[in-house]
Amino acid sequence: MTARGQQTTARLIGATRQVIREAGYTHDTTRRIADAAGVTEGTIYRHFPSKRALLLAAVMHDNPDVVAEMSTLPDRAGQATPAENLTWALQRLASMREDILPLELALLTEPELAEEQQPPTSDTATPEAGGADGPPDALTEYLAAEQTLGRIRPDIDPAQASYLLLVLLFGLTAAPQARHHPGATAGIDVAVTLVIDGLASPTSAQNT
Amino acid sequence: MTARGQQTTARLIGATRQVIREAGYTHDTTRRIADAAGVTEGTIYRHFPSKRALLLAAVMHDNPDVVAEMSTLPDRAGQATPAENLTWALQRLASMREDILPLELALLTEPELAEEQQPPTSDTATPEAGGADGPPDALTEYLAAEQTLGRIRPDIDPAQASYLLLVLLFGLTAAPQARHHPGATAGIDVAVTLVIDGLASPTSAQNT
Amino acid sequence: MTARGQQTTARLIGATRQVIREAGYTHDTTRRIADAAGVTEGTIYRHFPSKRALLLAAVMHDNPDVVAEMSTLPDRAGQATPAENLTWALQRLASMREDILPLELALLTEPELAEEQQPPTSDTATPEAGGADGPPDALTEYLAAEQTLGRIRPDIDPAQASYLLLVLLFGLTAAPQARHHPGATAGIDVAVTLVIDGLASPTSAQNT
Amino acid sequence: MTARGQQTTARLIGATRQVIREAGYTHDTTRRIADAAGVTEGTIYRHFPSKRALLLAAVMHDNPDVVAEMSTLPDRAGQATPAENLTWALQRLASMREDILPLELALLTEPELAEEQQPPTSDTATPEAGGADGPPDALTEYLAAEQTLGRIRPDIDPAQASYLLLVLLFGLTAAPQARHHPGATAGIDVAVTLVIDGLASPTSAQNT
DNA sequence: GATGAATGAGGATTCATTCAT
DNA sequence: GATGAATGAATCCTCATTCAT
Repeated sequence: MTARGQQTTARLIGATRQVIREAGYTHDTTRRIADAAGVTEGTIYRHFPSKRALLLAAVMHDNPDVVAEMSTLPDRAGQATPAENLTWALQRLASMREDILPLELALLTEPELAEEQQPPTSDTATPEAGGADGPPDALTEYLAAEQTLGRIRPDIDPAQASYLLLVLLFGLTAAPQARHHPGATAGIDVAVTLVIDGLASPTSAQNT
Repeated sequence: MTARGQQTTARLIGATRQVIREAGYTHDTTRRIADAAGVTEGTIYRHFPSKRALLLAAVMHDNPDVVAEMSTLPDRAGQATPAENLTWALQRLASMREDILPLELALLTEPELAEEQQPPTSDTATPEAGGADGPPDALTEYLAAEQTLGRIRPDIDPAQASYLLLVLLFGLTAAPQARHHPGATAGIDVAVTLVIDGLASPTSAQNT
Repeated sequence: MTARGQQTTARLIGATRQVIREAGYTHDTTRRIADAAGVTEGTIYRHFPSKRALLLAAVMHDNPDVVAEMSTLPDRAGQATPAENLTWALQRLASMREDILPLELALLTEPELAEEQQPPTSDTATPEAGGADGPPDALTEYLAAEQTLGRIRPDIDPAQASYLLLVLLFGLTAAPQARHHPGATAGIDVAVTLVIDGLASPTSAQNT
Repeated sequence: MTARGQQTTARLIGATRQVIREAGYTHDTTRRIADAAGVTEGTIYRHFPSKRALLLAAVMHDNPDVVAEMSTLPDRAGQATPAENLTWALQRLASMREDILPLELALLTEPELAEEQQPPTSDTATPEAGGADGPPDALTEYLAAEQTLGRIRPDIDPAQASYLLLVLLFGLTAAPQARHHPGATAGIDVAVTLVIDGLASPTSAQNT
C-alpha cells in the first residue's frame, strides 16, 4: 500500500472514532464516516471489507501510549501509597476509555460484531506486544508486588482484585447512574479510597 | 382507555423487553415488537407516540417485585453480616438488571433517547412511590443504619458507598471483560468481600 | 390480504414482466419496477421477501390461457394434418414465450435464481392443474396419439420428439442468429415442415 | 502496441471468458476480470475503452480451431452418411458453444451490447477470413452438396435447413428445459436422427 | 505500460411512521 | 381499537470508470 493509502486507512479509523464519540453508535453510518474522513463511501470498502471490520479496527486501535505507560505500573510498587498509585493508574485508563467506551458499548449492543476476524484489508496486526493482555496484567502484577511488600492484604487474589478495579472503572465511566447520582463526580479517587480501606469497621472482626 | 387497550399497552411493553433481551437493541424493530405482542405495527402508534416513547416506557417499567423487596434492606441492619446482606441485595438487583441491562445500554448508545419526556399516550406514569429513587436509596439507608450500629466505618459517605456498589454491579453485569477474565464467574460475593474488607493490609496504617 | 393488496401484488408482477421485456434483465431494478407499478420501492418488500422472489413469481405466472388451450392439442390427433397441428401449437406457445423469454434468459444468466422457493409472501400456489407438466406433456400425448393413428413414424420416442420441438421453438425465439439470418422470419411453419418431412431424401435408404 | 501489450490484451480477453464461464454474466465484474488476468482494474482501460468493448471482443474472438475445422465440412459430402456428418459437425460446434454460450446470453440479456462498434483500442479485428459467415455457411454448403448427390431432399432450402440445425443446437445447449426433461441427455445424435428422418410416417403421403 | 487510490452513481433492502378502512 | 397497505428516507455495499504517480 502506498503512503497515501495508509494515510486514508488511518483517517478512516480516526473518523470512525470521532463519529461514534460525537453521535453515538446508532448514528454511525458509512456516509458520516466517509464525510468525516473527507472521502466518499466507496473508499471505505477499498480499505475495509465491511463496516464491521472498520468498527473493529477502530476498537482494536486503542491508545498505545496509555498501554505503554501502564506497563510501568508494577515498578511503582513500594513507592508513594497504593491508593495514589491505583488512582493514577485508573485515571490514566479512564482517559483512554473515554475514547473507546462508545465502541465498547457498540460491541455490547451488537455482540455479533465481535465475531469478525481480520480488521483491515492488509495486515494491521498490532499485537499487544509484551504485557500479554495489557493493562489488566499490569494491574495484577502491581498488586502482587505490593502484596509481597506487605502493603496489600495477603489473603486476596491479585487477579480478582485487578478485575474488580477494572470493572469498577468501567462502571464509573459507563453507568447511566453516573449522571444523576450524588457523588458521581467524586469519581475515581473516592472509589479507590473506599476500595482500599474497605467498608467494614476496622474494630469489628466478625464482618466477613 | 378501555381494559383491552391497557392490556395491549402492557403487552407492547412486555414485547419490547422480550425482543431486546432476545435479539439485542439493534435488532429491535417495530415489526418484531408488534409480532411479539400479537398486534400489527400500526397499533403501536395508538399506544405510544413513537418507538422512542415505547422504549422509554419499557425502561422505566422496572421489576416492581425486586424494587419492593429492596425496600426491606434497611431493616436488615444489624442482622447477619454486612457482607451477607450486601451480597443478597446485589444479587437480587442483578436478577433485575439482567432484564433491564440491554435497555440501559440502548440509552447509553443512543443518548438522545433519555431526552424523551412523555411516556405513553395516556398516563402510564409509574412514579417510584415512597422510596424516592428506589434501590439506591434503600442501599444508602441500609449503610447509614449499619454505620449507626458500628458495623460500617464511620468515616465513609453512605451515599458514595452506595453509588460505588451499584456502579460495581453495573460493571459486573455489563463489562465486556466479564466474559474473558478469570474470576468473572466468582461474581458478586467475591466483589462484596473485597469491598467490605478493603485491599489495604490491616497492619499498615499509612495506606490511604 | 385485502383486495387492494392482491391488486398491488398483481401489478408488481406485471410491472416486472414489462420492465424486463422493455429494458432487459440487467436494467431491471427495484426502482424501475416500483415506478412501473406506481408504488414505492418499499412496497415491493411488503409483497415479496426479495427481488428474486418477485422475479420468480413473474416467471411462474405464465399465460394460463395458452396453457389451457394447449391441453386440447391431443384431441386434434387425426384431424387436419400433423404439420398444421404442430404449427398451430408452436405458434400459440411462441406468443406466450415472447412474454416469458426474457425471464427465462434471466434464469439462464443467473442460475442461482432458480434456487428460490416460495414466490410471494402468501400462497400464490398455481399448480399446473391437470396436464402435469403442461405444454410439454400435451405435445407428447398428441404425438403418441398420432403415432397410434399411423400418421407419425412408429419408431420415434414421442417424448424425445416433443422435447426436440420445444427446444427448437426456444431456439427460434431466442437465438441471436434469429435476427440476422435469411429465413429467420420464415419461422415456425418452415421449421415444422422440415422436421415433419425430414432432411433425408426419401429414395435413399441408407441414410441413418 | 508492444509485445507485452498484446499479451495483456489477449490475457484480458481470456480472463473475461473464463470469468463469465465460471461465474456467469451477472457476476462478471471488472475487478474479477482484472484479477483473473493478473493485472489491476485500471489496466483494462488501457486496452479497451469500456467494459462493453471488452465483452464484445471476447464474444467475437471465437475458437479459431473449430471454425477452421468446420470449413472442411462441405468436403465430406458423399462420405459416410448425412446423419454421421451432421452429428459430427454439431458436436464440434457444441464444444465451441460451451465457451461462447454465456457471452451470447449476455448479448441477449443486454441487447444494447450488440450496438457497440469498435472492439479494442487498436485493431483486434479478426474478421472471419474466407468462409464469409463461418460455420453457418459451411453447413449450408455441405447440405447443398449432399442435395446434388441426392442424399438430401431436393425440395428443401439448404440455408433454411442450416439455420434450423443451428437454432436447434442453440436450443439444445441453452434451453432451460434441457435440465429437467427426459431425453435431454440423449442430445445431439438423437436430434439429428429425428431431423434427418422426419417425424412423418413414410407410408402416409398426405402429411405436409 | 501499468498501478493503486479514489470516485459517484446506483443497487437491494430495512424500518419507523402515516393513513384509509 | 385495530388492521394492513403504503411510504420515503436512509443504510450498507458494488462497480465501472478516472487519474495522479
